[in-house]
Amino acid sequence: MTNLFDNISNKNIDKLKKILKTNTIKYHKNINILSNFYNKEDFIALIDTGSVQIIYNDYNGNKIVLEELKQGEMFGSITSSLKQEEITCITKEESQITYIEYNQITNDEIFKYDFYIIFIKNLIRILTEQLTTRNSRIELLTKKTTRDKILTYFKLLSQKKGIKKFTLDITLTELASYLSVDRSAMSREIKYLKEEGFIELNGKRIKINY
Amino acid sequence: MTNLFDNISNKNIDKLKKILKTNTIKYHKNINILSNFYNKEDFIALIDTGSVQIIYNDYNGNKIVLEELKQGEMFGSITSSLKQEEITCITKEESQITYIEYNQITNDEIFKYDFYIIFIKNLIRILTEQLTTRNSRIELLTKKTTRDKILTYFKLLSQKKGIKKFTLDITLTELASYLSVDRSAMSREIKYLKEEGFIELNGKRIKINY
DNA sequence: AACTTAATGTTGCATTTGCAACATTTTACA
DNA sequence: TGTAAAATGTTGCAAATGCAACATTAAGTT
Repeated sequence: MTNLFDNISNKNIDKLKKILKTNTIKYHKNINILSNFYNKEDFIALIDTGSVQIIYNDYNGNKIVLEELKQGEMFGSITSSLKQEEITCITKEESQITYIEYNQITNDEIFKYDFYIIFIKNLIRILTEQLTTRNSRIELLTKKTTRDKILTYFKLLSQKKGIKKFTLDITLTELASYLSVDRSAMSREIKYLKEEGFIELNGKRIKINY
Repeated sequence: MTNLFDNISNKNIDKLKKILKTNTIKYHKNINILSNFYNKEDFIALIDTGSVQIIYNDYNGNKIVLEELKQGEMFGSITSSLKQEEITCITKEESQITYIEYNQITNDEIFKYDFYIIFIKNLIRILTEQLTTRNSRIELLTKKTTRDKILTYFKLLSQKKGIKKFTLDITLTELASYLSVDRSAMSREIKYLKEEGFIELNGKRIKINY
């Protein structure tokens, strides 16, 4: 996954941050970091350290995890509809976030520097990566049965990792939420898949046989 | 919705196209326009005239419409996973498409021109708009019941249009596919929603009462 | 206008699923 | 290390849904 400052020297990153008039804030764990950002300008948020969850709060109280973001990754009103009040961003651990106002990324001064084009290319690449992520979630969500969702999820993960035996990086509870299925119903389906020999699952270690 | 050449004069658009080494092709209706694009370089496709559907072909034969694109809009391997063989792009009518190789958008010559930054800003804006589109489809697909999907779809559309009485721009068959529900089950649910007074629907004219 | 094709409506039925309620296991952290 | 919290497993049951099969209506084409 691309980071916004990939292939830019530390010296130039500092310079870039100054030109972009960035704003860096540290947060404790489990803080709603954007409660005061509604109706503000478009922005980009960079996770310097820590991790953040972007959650959509349904009107019937469901919490849908839209994104799981780690150190080096970015999010913002330009990638999620963060201006909606139903969306909250929660730090999952102590985290440091750097904010960039979206309009600043095309300010006048910035064009003078040749690292600017690298920055822009990184930004575009991140956006396309996020589109790919969304596309594959849509692919999963359009599957009609829980069984199909699970099998496809594991297959995609296996293809990404290049092996049939690997470790899940989210909990089953989170997976159920990601696939938008009932956790207990998913648990039941996984039991059947084990019995039928499609998968072997112990804790977070999984092996797929298809 | 933003177009790639918004706010660039026709003269400069021509210049830009030359620098980007674009390639323009005309197609008849119902042509699979990308059958020969697999394993090629990343690219952007611009719809000069006509319209295109991007379809994901499931291994059980389901066709899932990923995108409906009209004149002026763009798509490409950087917004969809077009390199997968399961994805096909079909012209819905006579169409003219202009192709841009992705690497060309940062070629050396291009930086000399000041309309370049407008081009880049348009591209970024399009990508963020597409992310928003994907996000709202994910929001819909994560709803647990067909009823919730339908109600939310109509509500979002109503909010976008700013009125409670409007015309659907897709068929109900396409809507069922978009929401990934069985068409006849959706038809049944719409009947209930009518009976309960939530919606009024005649042909494509709809009025929502919630 | 006649005809073909696509879209829509309807319904019975088997299957899948969500929900609730609870037991058990694992993990986090004071 | 002990305890609270989170995650996982299990099951009965009602409700939702997909599927199939068909009738009807609308839209597109020559």
